[in-house]
Amino acid sequence: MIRLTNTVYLLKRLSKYIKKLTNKKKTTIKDIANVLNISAAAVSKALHNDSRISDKTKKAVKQVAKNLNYQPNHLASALRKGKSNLVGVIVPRTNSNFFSSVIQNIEEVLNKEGYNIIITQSNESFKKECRNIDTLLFTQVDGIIASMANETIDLEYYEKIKTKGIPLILFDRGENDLNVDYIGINDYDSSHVIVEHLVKQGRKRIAHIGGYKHTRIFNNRIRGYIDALKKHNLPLDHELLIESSLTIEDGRKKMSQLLKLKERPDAVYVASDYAALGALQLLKEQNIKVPEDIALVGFGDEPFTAMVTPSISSINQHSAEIGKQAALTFLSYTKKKTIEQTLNKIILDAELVIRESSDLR
Amino acid sequence: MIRLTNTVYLLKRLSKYIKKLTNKKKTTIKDIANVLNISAAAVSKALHNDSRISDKTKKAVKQVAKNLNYQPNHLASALRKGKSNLVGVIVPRTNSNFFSSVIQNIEEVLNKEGYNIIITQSNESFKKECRNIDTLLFTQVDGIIASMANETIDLEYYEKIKTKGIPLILFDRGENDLNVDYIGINDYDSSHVIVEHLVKQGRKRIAHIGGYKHTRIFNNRIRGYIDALKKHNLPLDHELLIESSLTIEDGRKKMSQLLKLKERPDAVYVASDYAALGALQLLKEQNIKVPEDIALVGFGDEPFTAMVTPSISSINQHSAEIGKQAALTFLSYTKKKTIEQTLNKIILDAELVIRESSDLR
DNA sequence: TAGTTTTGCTTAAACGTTTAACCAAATATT
DNA sequence: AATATTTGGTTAAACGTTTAAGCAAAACTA
Repeated sequence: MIRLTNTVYLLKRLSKYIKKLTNKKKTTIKDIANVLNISAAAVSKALHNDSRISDKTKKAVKQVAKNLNYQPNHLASALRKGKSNLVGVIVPRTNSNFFSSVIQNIEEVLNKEGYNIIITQSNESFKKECRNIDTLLFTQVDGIIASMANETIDLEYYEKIKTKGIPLILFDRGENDLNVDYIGINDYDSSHVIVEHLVKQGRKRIAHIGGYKHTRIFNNRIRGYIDALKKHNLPLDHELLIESSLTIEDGRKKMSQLLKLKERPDAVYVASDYAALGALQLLKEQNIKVPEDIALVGFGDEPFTAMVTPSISSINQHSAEIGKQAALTFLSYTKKKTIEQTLNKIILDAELVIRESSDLR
Repeated sequence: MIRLTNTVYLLKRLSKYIKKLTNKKKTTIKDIANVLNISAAAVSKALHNDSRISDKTKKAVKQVAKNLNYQPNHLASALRKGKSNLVGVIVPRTNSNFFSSVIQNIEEVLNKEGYNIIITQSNESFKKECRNIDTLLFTQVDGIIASMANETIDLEYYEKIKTKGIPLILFDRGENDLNVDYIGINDYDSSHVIVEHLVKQGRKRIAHIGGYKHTRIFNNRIRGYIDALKKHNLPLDHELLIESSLTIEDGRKKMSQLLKLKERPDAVYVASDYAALGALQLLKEQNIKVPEDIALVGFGDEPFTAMVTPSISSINQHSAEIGKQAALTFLSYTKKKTIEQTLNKIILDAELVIRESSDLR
């Protein structure tokens, strides 16, 4: 047993090791153990501040670790502990302010707790989403936070996640049938807020370019729209309620469809900012004044809504809060030994940002 | 030794195991070995189509693997093989069409070869970038593909990657001093193309709102701007050459600075679409006609450049090709046993997309 | 038919950690 | 002084794969 206090001796052993290391790739716990003539186990414990290791040894271990530029082998500890400290994230695309903001906040919360995230994009494709799930499970992630692709109806792959015994947290695009945690905004209420705003602006024929009914959130927006009309004693005209894929192009197409009606709408509520932008482009091309002739409201508060002319009113979805809550929900499971998930919804109130496209005054 | 052809017997053993599995979490290679009464090593080889395993056994192994819903433990194989099949990606932000498109193409190429990617964002912060590098190294990635934050000047952390012996590939925002592979567009030439276009439009006083000189790509754009002016016999007016952080807000600020000059420019070339947008907003507010009074050209071909009014001319950066080349460059190293990197640049020709903001006719 | 090669596995070690179980020495308790 | 407890470790096994080395049996060769 060498005396740890003998600095000269220690330095000798150290430099000997450092020389060796130029050939070797990576410093391991064993290298540190050899330098100090203690066991690898002791080193591991020292690095984790185990109470059964003396302060003196801890200090020495940490010093040597630093000198040898020790980086723990994450794979080994993950294998041993049965957890990877990796969380998978699945989004339709990162190229959207909403999703990238959610991701950023998930990352922020999880990094603090020692977790890293693996981001994957489904590109709104069911097949890609399935591949992503397989990939993440293969990578042994400790949990998955996901927003489903528009296409997804078959839940088999998501069920697979559940059977693996790791927590699944959904946000924005979820599905009640999976019986897991969900974080999103109140889509139903948002529609009410929008319709109310448009009614206050004196609009009588309010159209809705909505998403596909089979996606829960879009269905909720549609229901909200219908109920809000009723509430304000406006008749529901089925010509004014259109389902769309909500891309820019489809926004144009559906808008032109609305313009062909004998009785045109005087306001259009679009369930996505992208489709709203397409609609706006078409209206401008046709020299229809916005908001004077037709008022326009989008959904999502993408930055470009404030950039275009006229700027587009939209719903702020609280992406930051959604990301935080999703991460915290995941973390809540890491403290438990058995994962028992049930349908558990966190619903945030969204807020309408009024801009030029719907503001007459 | 049981006869593998004895289906009845096999089924019995299988069902016995399946029952056990309801308690256990995951199927391992050992479980399969037990069912078939062969060694775990044989199972591993069978799954990898080793030539020394009979077709009969391979078939049986794969059948049982499927029945038991076997998923290989990636951590274990990564630990054993000393590689994680994970590639780290660092970008300033995912919330930009350029970066998200690059990422998508990196992913596509690498997934085909069995690699997954971990995406991290630096948010243009040097400190966050350093943390990201540590995180990725900790996760034992097999390589890193990165685009540097604007702030980054100190290369210590990037050097750290190199000393770990894993390949580092830079794109868009790179640094010659690191002596690694780089994929980007020809910034110098792009400036020439832009100036030439503006000269053809009859402009005489062309301003440049550029990025910080210490970032190589922005420096190249500035050099290209200066040389192109010379080439067209236009004087270089130092009042017309401004460095900027290139955000929307700073674009406004620097544009208003240009408007205060006694002799205003008749064209402005902005080194980023975001800053160009800010500049455009200010010009519209001041009722300055674009392109009649002042022509405007951006950089990056972000989708919003086509969305705003007037639409903004911009440089298409070939994000897809950059992503593919970056991934392929990484893959080229996986075949070699020793990583020896040198400064190796792949420079793509960028193309100018002419839109309303600079097109008089 | 003896010797060689090929086939088809098995055994055992290794990857770098963590952790349960153990143990000697030092310290505290009675 | 005898016994109990605490301190500061050590040993060895385990996590699930992969792979080098070995070895019988089968198949070929001369």
